[in-house]
Amino acid sequence: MANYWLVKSEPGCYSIDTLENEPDQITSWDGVRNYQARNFMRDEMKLGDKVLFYHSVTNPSIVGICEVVRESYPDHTAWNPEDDHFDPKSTVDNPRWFMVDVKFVEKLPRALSLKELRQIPGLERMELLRKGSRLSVMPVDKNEFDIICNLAKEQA
DNA sequence: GCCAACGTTGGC
DNA sequence: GCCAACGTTGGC
Repeated sequence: MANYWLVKSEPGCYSIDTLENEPDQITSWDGVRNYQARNFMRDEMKLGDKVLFYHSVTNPSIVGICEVVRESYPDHTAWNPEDDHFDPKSTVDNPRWFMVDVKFVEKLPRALSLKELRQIPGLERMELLRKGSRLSVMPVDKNEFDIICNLAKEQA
């Protein structure tokens, strides 16, 4: 039974187009430095899980879908002093941060803005729409996922 | 650019 | 273990 997720990224940093244009359309979801988000990736994201791709900050909207193609493994960027997400407390023997690999599935027929999503019955309880929500990896209900996919097909 | 909300850090 | 200070996220 597949689970459903949502990941956030600032498009200026890494966008759905960046993912689509990767050589194999796969990327490691590295750089997450929040324990709750890490726990979802480390403990719960499974092969084949579907993931909504959300652009934050610039035109905040859900723009596409990807899927988990590799389950959690240590985020090696935490070990690299040159990396922006370097964390000296994470070691090879005792890694603190984890990531999964995701693969591009599709862009939605049209992007769904935050503003629009807030008005959709059935999405009221989405973590994404909670005031002050800052989680960058979060679970999504199957119902919510279906509503979003159907909505994107309407008025495409 | 502003600022509310949130997570983390560190003194005590 | 509490909590003030601080840094970051992210909508607007």
